[in-house]
Amino acid sequence: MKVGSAPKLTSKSSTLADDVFEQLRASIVKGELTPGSKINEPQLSKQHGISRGPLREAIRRLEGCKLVEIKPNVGANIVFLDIPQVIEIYEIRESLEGLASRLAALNASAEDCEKLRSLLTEHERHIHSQNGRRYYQREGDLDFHFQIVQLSRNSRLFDILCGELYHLMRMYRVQTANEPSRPVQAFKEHHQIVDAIEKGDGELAELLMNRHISTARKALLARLDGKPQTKFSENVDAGSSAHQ
Amino acid sequence: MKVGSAPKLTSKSSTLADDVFEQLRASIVKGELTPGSKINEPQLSKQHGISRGPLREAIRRLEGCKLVEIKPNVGANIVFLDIPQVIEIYEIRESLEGLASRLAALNASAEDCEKLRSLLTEHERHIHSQNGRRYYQREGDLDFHFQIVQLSRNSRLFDILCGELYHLMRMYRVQTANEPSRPVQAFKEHHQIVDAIEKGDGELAELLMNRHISTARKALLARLDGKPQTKFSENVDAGSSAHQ
DNA sequence: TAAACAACTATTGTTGACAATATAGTCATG
DNA sequence: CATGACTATATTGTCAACAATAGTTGTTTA
Repeated sequence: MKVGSAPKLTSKSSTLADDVFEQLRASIVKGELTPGSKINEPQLSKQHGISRGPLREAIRRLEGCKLVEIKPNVGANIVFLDIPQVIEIYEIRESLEGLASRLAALNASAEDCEKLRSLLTEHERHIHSQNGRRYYQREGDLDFHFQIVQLSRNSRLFDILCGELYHLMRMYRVQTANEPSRPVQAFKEHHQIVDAIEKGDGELAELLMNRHISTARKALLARLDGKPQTKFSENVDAGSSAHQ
Repeated sequence: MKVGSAPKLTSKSSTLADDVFEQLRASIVKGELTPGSKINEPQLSKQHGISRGPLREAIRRLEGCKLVEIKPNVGANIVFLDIPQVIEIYEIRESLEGLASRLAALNASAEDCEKLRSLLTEHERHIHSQNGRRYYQREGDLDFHFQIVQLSRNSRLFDILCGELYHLMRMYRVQTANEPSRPVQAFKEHHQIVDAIEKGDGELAELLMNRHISTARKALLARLDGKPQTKFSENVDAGSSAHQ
């Protein structure tokens, strides 16, 4: 299941600013717009065939998602995520997805759990095929988390996680060419979480999700401690990193 | 109070869009812009003495804070918070401020704790004076939580809570003319949380903060169950409600 | 050579006008 | 009387030009 992009097939009930916002968000997350680089309004507006007005509105929306940083009279830069910032995100995800799992356990119907299972089955197929590796680890993984958040039925929680933090996660993974490094273990943990949700055991689901994300956060922390952290030293290498 | 006139006498290191964004945010939180009402761009731009361009950028920022909702080709409406939505916010606050408290316990210096104490002392003075009642319960309370989040040293956590959720909380309290109803008990709980932070006991601080906020959430939930929830029935009455 | 100053260029900030869309009001019609 | 189509108006969406600011380049001077 695809998380980010809106279809837009029917055409124009939406506005230029909204359209270009989504295009830019996709470009940023994919890394087509280089992290740290400056946004040139005349150039971008020409590329997208629109004027600067709607473009600036789109940029303001990107600012709201924390995908760009705007300095008055200077311009907007694509955000650059270093490890400490990603750790901050993991800390927040740990709390919020724990909450989401607990709520999901209270809300999920039998069909919901069935959908989760089939998603995991799909993942299982991909996990052992080499060419599916990238898909599962990058997209499929966040899709699982996406589903859980949906089941929480807390729309604001959904906005924060799926509208903001997940895009940053994807962006970081592309930035660092990071394939999560423990897919098999993560896959097991996903199943355990669904087990807990299926039983309606919210506390257990929360605990398991906390651990699941915490593991990855700690791996990142270890990686940070291992290196002397000059401000921009750690994000280019494509070394191993934890899943989730 | 006059809404429209912009001061702008001293200088101009910021942009019109940013200035009017802050003014509008303040107006919304204070209730000067009625929840649910529509934003009229020509009118607002005239009131603030700017053109529609920067105004629209400001509105897009407000959208990012979830203070307005924009419908394409229709316009922006001031957001209207009903009880279920506020409960959603409480759920998130519970998780995130628990996290903040845990992190604060790890980071806080002696001076930091001293500042927290003096803030609470300040509150104690106000809590027993009738005219200070409003201040402590509305602003002072969130100030305490604000400080804790700062001590967490997680900048993104700070953004979510203080840049978004707290404004919504203030807005809701103004909307409902809600004075938190158990200031003395809440005051004690605040002290307990500082105790835990002072001892460096992150887990306890988290637990206490969770409970502290959970209490208010449950009170709100009870209020919701007590009434048959027609969609817009519950937000005008100024009845009792829990603190936090 | 290095530092400071000045002019220039490119980019951002802002505006008012125009086009497209939705809403309100009016009138005709069943 | 209600309902539906049509007109008129107001509001939103978009654009291109203008103003203001920052960054750059080149020159001058100690």
